[in-house]
Amino acid sequence: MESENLRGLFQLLTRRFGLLNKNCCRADEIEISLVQSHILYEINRQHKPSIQQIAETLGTDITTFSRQIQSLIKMNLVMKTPDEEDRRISILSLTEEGVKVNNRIEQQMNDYLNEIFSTMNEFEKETVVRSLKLLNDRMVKSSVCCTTPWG
Amino acid sequence: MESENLRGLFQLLTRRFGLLNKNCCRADEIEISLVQSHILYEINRQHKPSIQQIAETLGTDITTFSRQIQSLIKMNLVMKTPDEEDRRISILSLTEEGVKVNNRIEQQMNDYLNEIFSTMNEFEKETVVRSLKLLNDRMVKSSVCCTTPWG
DNA sequence: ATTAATAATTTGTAATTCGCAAGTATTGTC
DNA sequence: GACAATACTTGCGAATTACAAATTATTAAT
Repeated sequence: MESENLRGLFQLLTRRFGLLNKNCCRADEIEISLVQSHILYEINRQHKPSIQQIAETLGTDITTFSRQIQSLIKMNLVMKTPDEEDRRISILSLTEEGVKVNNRIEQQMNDYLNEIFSTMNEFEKETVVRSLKLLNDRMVKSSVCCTTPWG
Repeated sequence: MESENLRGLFQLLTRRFGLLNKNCCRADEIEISLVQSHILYEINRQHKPSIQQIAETLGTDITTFSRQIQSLIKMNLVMKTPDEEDRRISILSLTEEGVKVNNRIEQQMNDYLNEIFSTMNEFEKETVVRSLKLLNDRMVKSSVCCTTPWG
């Protein structure tokens, strides 16, 4: 059991996940970077997130992130609204266009994933999805390596 | 079954895998970049690989890759040997130091992974590992999105 | 054998990304 | 009200990246 080459398995999976993600941003009429797709995803997922929150979630330097947001605003995908209670804080949200792009990526990604899962029977698919969820859950809880303050 | 948010699951896992990888390159006395660790891994894995082979495996532009190799040679982690039969080709290999670094990353990574898996019982662990292998296998075969000519 | 076409790799150049240090604006504390 | 802390932005230099063109080596055509 200990002789499994876990590192190799993860190394390859990481690469494939990366490619999967990358391809999904460059399909149809969408032309955004991998990082930008992660930002859209997180802004959409979190509740009235600040710049700092998303930056920490994604583990990127806040100065870099500040500029990334500026780009996305220029592209009309993201909006910045000053917080009512603390005007140092900028609340991030997706524009109508941003929501559209995010949805299209989601669609594209789910298509790919379903295509991959279509080669499995229902039982295998369920097992794999449950396994991924379990793994994800334990990686969060481990907190030793692969998570950030905001999850 | 169709209502699962597969994209979200994969988005998060991709990020965590990335962080896991990243942390493993910046631990102990090791100080190499994420890309560099993938290069070392692949050079070690493949049989007498050429520059082009590894570049394609990793999906990076060959000119970029050429420079990455130059750095690794300067760092004394990688060696370039002209192919006997076709002297246009440079065969890549790890130096003694390169092997050491690669092993240390592997060790570090396996430690992290074992720590994560230690929160599961033997059955869960086996199921998860088997699931990941299956998924990896199907991603390769799908060839629609997440693989490169050389695997 | 000479020339042309192809292939593997490198270099020129320019754009983008990134992060530290320092700055501005706002809020909280004493 | 002075001073520190917080949220964010800007200045700047370093690192990363990719396209185009050059370089070197091989193969094919004549």
